[in-house]
Amino acid sequence: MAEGAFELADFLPYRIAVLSERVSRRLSLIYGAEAGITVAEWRVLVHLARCHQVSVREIHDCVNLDKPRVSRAVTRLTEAGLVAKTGSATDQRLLSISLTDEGHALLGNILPRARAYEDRLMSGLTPAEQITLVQIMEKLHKVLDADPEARPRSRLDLPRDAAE
Amino acid sequence: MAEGAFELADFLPYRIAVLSERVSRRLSLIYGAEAGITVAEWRVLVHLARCHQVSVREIHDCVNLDKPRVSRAVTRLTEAGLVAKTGSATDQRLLSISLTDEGHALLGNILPRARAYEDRLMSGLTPAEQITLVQIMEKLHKVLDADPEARPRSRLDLPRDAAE
DNA sequence: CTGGTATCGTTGCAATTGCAACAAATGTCA
DNA sequence: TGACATTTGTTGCAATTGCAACGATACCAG
Repeated sequence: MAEGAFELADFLPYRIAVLSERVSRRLSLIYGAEAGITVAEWRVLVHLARCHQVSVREIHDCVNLDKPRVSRAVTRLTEAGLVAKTGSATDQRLLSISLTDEGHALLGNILPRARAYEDRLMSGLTPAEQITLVQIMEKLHKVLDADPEARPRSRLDLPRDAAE
Repeated sequence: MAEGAFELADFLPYRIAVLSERVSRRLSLIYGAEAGITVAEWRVLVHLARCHQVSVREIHDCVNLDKPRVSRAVTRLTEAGLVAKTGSATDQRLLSISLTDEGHALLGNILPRARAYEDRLMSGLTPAEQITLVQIMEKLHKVLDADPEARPRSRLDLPRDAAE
């Protein structure tokens, strides 16, 4: 009897994908309409706001984007004047990427709205549920961490707060 | 003090996206390696296993894929012999799409492994957490349902079991 | 030094995506 | 019936993606 009973809509990976797409798409209206920013560019900008001087490689394994995507995002952001690329003094291979004043200004405009959107999402949950959700997602990650076939997590996506 | 404190890794939409990508990518190893099946094709196949005779439009608003993607997925699946396209008798515009025996066979091969993978994921959670996760995701959807800027949900992704 | 290896960022390329336009078929209303 | 709007599936096209290969720089062993 288990044969035909497969319900795509109940399949956990599908459920997560659908929710993720929906949330992402809605969020992209915020930073996309504002300044033609893509997801990759958004992530790069946000990361730069935190780690002021970083290389492509740094960004690459911090924000879940492959190297070419970071490289092209940085190129576009540079052309748009939001980011500055400087060759590292000590290592000619590395780039030193940082936000320009314009980049900071743009981010200062977008970040509050992104936060507000997150709050709006969170407002549908009780504080306890908010915590539970994060814990559960972390547990799912743990399963993937134990799976050699799964792609490893980015460093920054590992849990940091918890006492180990 | 709230200014520089934006942590991408703690940002809920990002968290969901990262988890989703990781799960999807791992899952695609199952149906991808088996038969060069893409996500779109996977969803179409699974949907056909349930709704035996459907049109492109039907699939489109059931499995969260836009029309062109469904159309091309069906084309590829037809070329691969996994799916049959027949013009509807009553309405010349509609297609009647269904699984071939080959399609059934392939799915019979893949579905158990997809299920097993879902079980593996779920095994990281207690039964209570499994239920809670679904409930929380549903609540997040509800927030998006109330947001006119968000893309509406597919029909089949609406909750069905719950007493309203 | 010098040859081999690893790392960094970029580029090529084939495939996929998203959106809009499209032809064909149907429905509607005078 | 006939003009007009709607619906269905497909196609065009520009842009993005993922992966592998590449030149360039740095490291390292002998």
